[in-house]
Amino acid sequence: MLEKSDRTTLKILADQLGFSVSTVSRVLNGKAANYRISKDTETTILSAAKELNFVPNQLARGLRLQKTLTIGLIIPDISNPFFSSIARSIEIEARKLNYSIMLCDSHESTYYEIDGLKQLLSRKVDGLIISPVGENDDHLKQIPENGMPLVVIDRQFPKLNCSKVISDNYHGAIEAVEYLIEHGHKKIACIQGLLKSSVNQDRVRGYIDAHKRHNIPIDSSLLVGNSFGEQNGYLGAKLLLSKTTRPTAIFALSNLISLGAMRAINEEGLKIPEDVSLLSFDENPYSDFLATPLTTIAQQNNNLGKMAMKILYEQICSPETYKPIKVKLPTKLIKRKSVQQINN
Amino acid sequence: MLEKSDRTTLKILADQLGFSVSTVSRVLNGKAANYRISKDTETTILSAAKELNFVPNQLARGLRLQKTLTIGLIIPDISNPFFSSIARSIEIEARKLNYSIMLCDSHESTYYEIDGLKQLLSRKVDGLIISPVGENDDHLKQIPENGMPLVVIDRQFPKLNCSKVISDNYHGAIEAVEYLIEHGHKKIACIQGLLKSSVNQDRVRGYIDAHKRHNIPIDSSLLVGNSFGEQNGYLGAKLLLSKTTRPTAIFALSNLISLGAMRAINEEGLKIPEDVSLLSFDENPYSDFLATPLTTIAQQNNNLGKMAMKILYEQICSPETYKPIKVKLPTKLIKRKSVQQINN
DNA sequence: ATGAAAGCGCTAACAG
DNA sequence: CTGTTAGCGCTTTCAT
Repeated sequence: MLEKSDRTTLKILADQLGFSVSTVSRVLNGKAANYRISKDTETTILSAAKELNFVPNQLARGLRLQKTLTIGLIIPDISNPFFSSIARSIEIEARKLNYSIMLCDSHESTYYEIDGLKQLLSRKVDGLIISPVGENDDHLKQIPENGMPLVVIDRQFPKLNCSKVISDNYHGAIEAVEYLIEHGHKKIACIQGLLKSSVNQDRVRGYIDAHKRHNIPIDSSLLVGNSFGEQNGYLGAKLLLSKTTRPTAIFALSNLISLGAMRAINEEGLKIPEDVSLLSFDENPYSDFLATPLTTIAQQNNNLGKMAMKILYEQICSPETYKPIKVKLPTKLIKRKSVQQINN
Repeated sequence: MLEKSDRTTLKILADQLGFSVSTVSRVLNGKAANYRISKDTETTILSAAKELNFVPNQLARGLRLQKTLTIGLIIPDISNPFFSSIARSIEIEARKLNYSIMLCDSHESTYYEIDGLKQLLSRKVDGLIISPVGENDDHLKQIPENGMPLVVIDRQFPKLNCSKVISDNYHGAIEAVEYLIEHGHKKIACIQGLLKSSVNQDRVRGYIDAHKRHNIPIDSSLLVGNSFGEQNGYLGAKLLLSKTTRPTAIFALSNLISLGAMRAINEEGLKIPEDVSLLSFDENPYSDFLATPLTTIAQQNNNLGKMAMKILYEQICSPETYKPIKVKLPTKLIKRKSVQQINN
């Protein structure tokens, strides 16, 4: 009769069955065949393990094997639907590959990003997917240098020597602003996100180049803001709308920014698109149902996450031969009702 | 001169400095005083550790100490803003307490929930916060039985012997439906979530009891649906709206359900609230900006997560004396424009 | 004030 | 076909 215990170990199993730990270990790892272990022994061990509800201790396993089947994920804000949908697709892909996820939220702060990174490293994750805050990559450089697989997602650094999965932010912004221009807009404001981030810089570059293409001068006072958050969207829009000559269109560089902008527009008693047109980066489940259905630049959130995990996995599997790659996923303009045709 | 290495261990440090691992360990754990280690030795070790960028291996530490400073989190859908905001508040609280988080998404499936649970258990988390799918709790019972700290969040099981943090769904629903009744509604439909879940049952009970209180007969054909997802909201609303005599109001039991319902209502060319009133569980960042600003029952998402983590921590700290508790957080009716006063 | 050694649970090289 | 043993990196008891 087998004695039940809440924490069954290999040794307990082995002792109760009269086998050695190695034999039990081998069977439980499906290596019975390799070691020509008798069918009898195998079934005995297998059924005992099941009966005693044996769960291998992954700490011990990880320590011994030098791999944990765990990957670390650091993102700026898990409550932002953009990131949470990415997190979800990573989780799904990771699980298929038998990996678990350690999650860190950096709260859009490099300080927390560094702290989280340290936690993950000390827990010996097999690889890292990071959507960096984007101010600074000093702390990230050591990761590939130490041979730790890393893929960066959404926000990147040109010089960082690792794989990258990002959206084609530049062309997304171009497409957005040209769409505005085609609709007769010339005074197009832009509410930016985090200034130093690649995402922001690429989008702003698109904003500027679209103007150039159409020989429309840039009014630098129409380029406001400095963070991807709601509050910044609100403040930016407030500022823009209080100008003596208001912009005819606002290009919001994130979902949260457009949310804040809508709050400001509402508060000013203005209507979209009659009083101001609004076009926003990031598609949302609710875009269709807004007071004015919102025209957006959609990113491929799910593919972003899925690709990142696939690439990371490849690197984990063959770390020595691996060469970093950069995947850039196209965006898509989704036309709804928030941009008005105007005549000059 | 110290030799740099990418994976510095205690032993490496000790060898290079000419101390024993025990001494180095003691200093690095702040126990220099207890062991009367000389100030000199202490500073030498501390600065060397810093210089070599020593990061303790938490696998080894966990194995030895039988605790990992890691908690497991299982939720049905991290991309749902309701859960992602909870996840965020848990993460914040956990980090304050020096804990890391292993995340599993159960995809609203008990199968994945069980699988995730197994992963987390094998990784020896110190405790578990689970928002169960809610169909079944057979697999959850073993958790408290084996002495593993557990707090269940949002969805609960009456007989499960662990702490619970939930919203007062019953009174939330009562308040919602009474609000509808006060506005003259008698044909109030309800699009349900997962039938077996406590959340759903409590809300439906509130829906029914509110009718009873006001002597309004229940029309069981107005109670439709069976999942918290968007698709179910869409289908449920489609069904309700195609009836020969339509309900005057729809009570949606989740944020995703109301999103689906709005899609159906749109599609049918109907207007909220002129053609149908809509009232939904769960507050959203965008509720204010919808075509018709949505009247909602808000839950305290952040406090839900924060409380769960605090309670879990207490249990982890004193497992033997700990008694499970149940925290029920009140909801709040947020009145906007999606409910119309009607006259009979 | 510091070191040696055992052991957490596991795998794998080596030995038969 | 199976067992013995060493060791992953750490903490802690016991010894000095």
